[in-house]
Parts: sequence; structure tokens; C-alpha cells
Amino acid sequence: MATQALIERILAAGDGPSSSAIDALHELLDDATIEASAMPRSVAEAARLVGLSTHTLRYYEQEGLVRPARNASGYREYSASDLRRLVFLTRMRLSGTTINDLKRYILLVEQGPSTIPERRRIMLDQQDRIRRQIRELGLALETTEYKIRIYDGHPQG
Amino acid sequence: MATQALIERILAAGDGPSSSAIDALHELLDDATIEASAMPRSVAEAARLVGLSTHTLRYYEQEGLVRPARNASGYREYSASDLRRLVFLTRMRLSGTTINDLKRYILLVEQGPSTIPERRRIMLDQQDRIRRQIRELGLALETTEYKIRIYDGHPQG
DNA sequence: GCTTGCTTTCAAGCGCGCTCGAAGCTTTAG
DNA sequence: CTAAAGCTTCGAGCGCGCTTGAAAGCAAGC
Repeated sequence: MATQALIERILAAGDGPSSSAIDALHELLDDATIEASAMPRSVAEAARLVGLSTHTLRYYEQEGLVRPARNASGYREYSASDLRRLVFLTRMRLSGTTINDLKRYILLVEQGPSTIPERRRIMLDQQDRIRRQIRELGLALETTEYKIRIYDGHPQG
Repeated sequence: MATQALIERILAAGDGPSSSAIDALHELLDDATIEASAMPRSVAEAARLVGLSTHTLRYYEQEGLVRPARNASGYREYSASDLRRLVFLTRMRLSGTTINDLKRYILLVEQGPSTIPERRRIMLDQQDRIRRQIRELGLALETTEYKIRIYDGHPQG
């Protein structure tokens, strides 16, 4: 089973040459999903787009993670950049970044470019954390593979 | 950046030929760490070995995940197989398997070989979950890489 | 105007996985 | 014999990340 080896390679790879392709992909993904119509979205539309509940979106706002504008009647209006931020937040959340860490990071973002060194540091830490976690998932994956093989009558030799 | 490609390959790979090597590794890892001295371990020793707290180990027992024997004074004695189970539980926990899912699985284990088909099913489900999660981590990893590149002055071209 | 379905705020509640503390027994060292 | 360290059980507490509910306002269709 080559899983562990592949994981090692993922984690070792210092990043290939095709960086700009991925950059484009990132912006496209964020914008294609989102900028298709540049209209601001209601909380329900935003929730559907990022796969969260409206409750969660309001909770995120309460925590200062996102600040959608309001229309005349006080309804939230999520702009393209709000949505891009939500995509970012959601991805990081799914990788296990805590709400608190995201709060700290977003606070720095809203303080302007002077906080870039600290933001970079945070992203580097998150990167380490994610890599560690991928390694742990690799171990668990092997464990399931091992069990399944045994349950299948360990035809390994 | 080849990360995504590598992840795809990990997830696509139908498992190479070296299965028995990994099987051996599993048993070695479980036994080398553990069987070195075949003596039963106290709760503190067991906790240190698997990297959990004694509180957590007692909690796991309370939840039925492990049943160490007791000595004459009522102290827990973790056998090699108890420890192997703890390693299994810890790995699965670190991959995000819930305590409840583990309870269900262990219950089946203790019901004997007749539950093997269902256990196999559970492991297959976990495997899917873990792969999905690796994919999500891959996305988050790309996101951090993208941010860092930008913070470094996006020297991508 | 009424109903339906969205939106708002605010506060309370919840499931998970520990984590801690109290009160007491056992073992070990001096 | 005593003190310190480690074990026991039990129940309560906690941080996280939502989730739910109540009470009320707004928008669109009939």
C-alpha cells in the first residue's frame, strides 16, 4: 500500500512550478462561484453558497468574522468579498482551524497591511497544523485499510 | 503546486503491492511499542504510552471502549491487547471518529466474529470519511499556501 | 388587509469530549 | 509511623461551535 509514501511526498514536496495556475484557480473558484452575479446576497443565499446555516452566518458576524452591509430594512447584504471571506473561513474551519484563531486572523486583516507579517506567521502555523493532521489521517486511513483487509480474510500472503 | 495532484493520487491509488509490509508494520508498531515488556501497565503508564490523560483513559473505560483488568487493590492493569486497542482508538479519534461511533464498533468487536460484516462496513464508512477529510485538508492547505505566497509578495510570475 | 415566508435580535440550550475536584484508599520512601 | 504520590469513584464543570426558540419586523402574492 503506497498511501504513506504518497502522503510523505505530499508533505515533502516544496511545491512544484505550477503555482500561478493554482493562484488563478483560487481566484476563479472564489469569483466564479460568487461573482457570477455581482448582486449582494441575502443571508439565506450566502448560507446556501458556502454550505452553512443562516444561524451560523449570523453567529460568525457576531464573532466579528464577517461584516455584511445592511439594506434599508436592516437585512444583511453579503457582497462578493464577504462571500470570498466566507469561503476562506469555511475552508479553514473544515480543516480544523478554531473560531478563535480565525477571529484573531480576521482582526489583523481588518487592521490593514501593517499586520501582514503576523498574518503570514499565522498561516504558516496553520500550514504546519494541517500537515500534521494529514499525517494523522494517513495513519487512520492505514488502520482502516488494515482492518478491512483482515475482515476480507487477509489475502496478503 | 502539486499538492492537489498528489492528494488525488493518494485517494485514487487502489493500494499497491506492498500490503503485507504494512501489515507487519502495524503489528510491529502495536507490539514493539507495547509488548517490549509484557507486564500490564498502570493507568498512568498506559496514558503516557498512548498520549492521553489518565482521566481520559478512565473516561474511555466508562464509555465501554476498553476494559482493563484490576489487581487485588482495584487498580487498573492494561494488558498488551488493551494497549493495542487504545492505540487503535487514539488513531481513529485523531482522524475524527466520534466516541459514539467507536462505542458502536467496540460493542460489535466484543460480540465476536459474527459481527465482522458489520464491522467491515463501519471501517469502509470511516475510510470514506477520512478520504473526504484529507481532500478538505488539501483545500485548506492550498489556501494557506496561496495566502503565504501573496504575503511573500506573490513571486509567481 | 391578510397570509406566508423571509428577516431581525437576544438569550438560552445542547452535544461532544474531555477535565477537574472532592473524598478516600494503597503503595512507597524515609 | 508518617508523608507523599498515585490510585479509586463520583459528579459537576467547561470550552467549543453551533442550534433553537421567542418575539417581532418586513416583503410579496392574493
